[in-house]
Amino acid sequence: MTLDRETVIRAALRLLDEVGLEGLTLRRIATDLQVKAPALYWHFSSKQDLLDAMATTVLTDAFNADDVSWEGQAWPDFLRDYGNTLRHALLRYRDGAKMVPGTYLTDPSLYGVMERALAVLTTAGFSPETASLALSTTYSFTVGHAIEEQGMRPRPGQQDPRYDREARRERIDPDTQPTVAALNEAAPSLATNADRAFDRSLDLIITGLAAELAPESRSATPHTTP
Amino acid sequence: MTLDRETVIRAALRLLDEVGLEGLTLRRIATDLQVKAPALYWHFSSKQDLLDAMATTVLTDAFNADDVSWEGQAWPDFLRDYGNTLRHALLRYRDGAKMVPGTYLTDPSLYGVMERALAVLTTAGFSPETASLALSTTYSFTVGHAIEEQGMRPRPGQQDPRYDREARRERIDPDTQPTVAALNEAAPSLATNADRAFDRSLDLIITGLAAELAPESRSATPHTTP
DNA sequence: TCGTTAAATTTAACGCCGTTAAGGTTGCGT
DNA sequence: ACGCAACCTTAACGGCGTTAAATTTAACGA
Repeated sequence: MTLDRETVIRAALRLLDEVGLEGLTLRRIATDLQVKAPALYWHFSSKQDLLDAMATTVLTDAFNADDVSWEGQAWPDFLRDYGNTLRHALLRYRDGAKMVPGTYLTDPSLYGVMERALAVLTTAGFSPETASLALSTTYSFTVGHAIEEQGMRPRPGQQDPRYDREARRERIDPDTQPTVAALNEAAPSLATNADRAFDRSLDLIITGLAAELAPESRSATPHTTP
Repeated sequence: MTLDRETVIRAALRLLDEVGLEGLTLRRIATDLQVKAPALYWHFSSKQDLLDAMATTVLTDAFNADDVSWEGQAWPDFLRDYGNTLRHALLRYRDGAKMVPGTYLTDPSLYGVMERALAVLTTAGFSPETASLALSTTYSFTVGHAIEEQGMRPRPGQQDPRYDREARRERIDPDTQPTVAALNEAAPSLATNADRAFDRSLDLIITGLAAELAPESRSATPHTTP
């Protein structure tokens, strides 16, 4: 049987999960496919081209799944969905969060996703500019959060020992950094409960957007505009 | 003259700016220092060790500068300062935003920075947990935003041609993606004004936090709590 | 069915990479 | 002046992405 892009991408993603981004070499991918490394150059112009395709696949898999139906949702629920879908896509493969940004996403279906997402928000009353701001804020935050998450927990199961509570305790001086130390000792710390921390952060963004939608309730907002 | 860690770090950062993260090799750094590559292993246990030290230096340079005095500020102004300081630190060197996350930050002075930042927020009335949430939300968002920014504009001056307006226009179908197309054509697009987009996103987070501080004004918040 | 042609892959090699082992060189304390 | 630690070089290893050229495989009209 002959190779094609899709087959290579799937094998590369499977291997990424095994060995991480550092261990992902063209020679290993080729070996998995029972082929020699230069054969991959028939289907991809460079390793970066393959990485771009891998990242695109990770996102299209997540956002074109059947269970995403945003159209009927209230916009805050939609935005939570959007963030969670993206986050889980980035966390699905080892080093996924580091791989996706910095790649060049080509699949036009992702523009369709963006259009549908913008439509939900503009239908809810946001201007196109604010809707775009909402998506890009959520996107950037989610990417940053997922990178941080995978830095401490490369795979869902295990944890990098440099980030467990006891290791941190040795580097924190409780006299000069009492609040940091107390947070490190707090039982179900936000740092150890990434799901909850992500949800709360997303709610901050959503609440901020809600204030833009209802400009009469400016009492507690920090805007300096007249 | 004999080498030390600081000298190597500075040379490596200068070189990073020239050649980017991909072109940053131990041999080039060593050549710049008029030394052979294995000499670096006397001062650093590995390239990753050097990258960790570089990332730590980027952050300590920014957050230990003289002009950061948070203590007297109102908390929204402080949080804007915090985000902008971090963002400019990440953008100062080419690929800085990709380098910093995923490194292991060791300098204890960064815990001091965190303590002072937490103090500003707790003094303003936030719980330690919410203060921590505010910082980590701002941190993750800023990292994600800076990565995206540098993906399109590797150096402040130039721009990756794959992301300019005309190139984008060819990939967007204005019939099926009218909102995306319109945003791409809008004159001072948020996409082309990274400074303004960053400020507005940060204001979303700040507004969201303000709502947590004044829980009586729940009218416009999207929380689903009973 | 066969020959031709294009598609797909292999073989061989290039220059570069991070890293290690072993051996020099320098300079300071005694 | 000697020893010893600090610091650097030489030489080399295995592996990397990538290219050029030769080779095999598949497709298809005569």
